[in-house]
Amino acid sequence: MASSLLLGVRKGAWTEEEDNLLRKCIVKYGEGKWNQVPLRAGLNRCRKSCRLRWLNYLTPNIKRGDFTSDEDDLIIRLHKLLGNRWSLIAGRLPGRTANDVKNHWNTHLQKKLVAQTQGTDKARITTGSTILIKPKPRTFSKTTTFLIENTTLEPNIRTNENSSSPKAIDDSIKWWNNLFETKENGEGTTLSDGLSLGLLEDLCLDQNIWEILSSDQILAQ
DNA sequence: AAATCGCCCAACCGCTGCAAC
DNA sequence: TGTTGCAGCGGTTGGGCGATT
Repeated sequence: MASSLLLGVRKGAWTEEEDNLLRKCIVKYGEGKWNQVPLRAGLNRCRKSCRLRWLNYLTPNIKRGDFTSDEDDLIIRLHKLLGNRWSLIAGRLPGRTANDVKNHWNTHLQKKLVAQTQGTDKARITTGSTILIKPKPRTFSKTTTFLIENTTLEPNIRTNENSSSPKAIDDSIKWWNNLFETKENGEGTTLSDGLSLGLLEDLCLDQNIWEILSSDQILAQ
């Protein structure tokens, strides 16, 4: 912080020249090592600013323009499942950034939902409270029994040699297993924590969110 | 034409988790 | 085991810009 003040790190809108410098730097050195980027690129910006600028604006394949109704629908359903996990939601929307999704939600979708709730469909919408599914582990240990024994786990899960205690890891893994595990009981099929499979299917409707949620990328985040 | 208002989005800030030492 | 630094995330802010008065 003090060094930033002393160096007079630039803030505010990025110029085209700065964008070009950052772009060249990433092309040359690749993403990552953000603390080195300002120096490498010759930019008088903090590493956070560089990272954000790249992720939200300069990354190739970023989709510009209005969100489609399909994208809106997917965001709404994922938000109902995941809550404000913008990076996870954005991960399911090719070309959209977490910031885009967050802004779009705050400026459009939230109002849309409020309007819907105040409409004739109010009773149906308000009968169920939001169920948030909060993914627990971000990393897994290579040495856990789960990874050793469960060879069918998707290959690109981030592994981590020195993660927390085996018990904590196992708890996290159980959490994921339970989430995707269905149970038969007298009242029908349910998911863990009393989450009804029927309700989840209702949330997903024609969008195959179930497949999306259980795919490797969401586990790898 | 000028002033005001409201919306939208880019950028910043603060916090958390993880890894290295 | 505690400390430090880095990366990433979500919440919030501020400025640009179009619409309205």
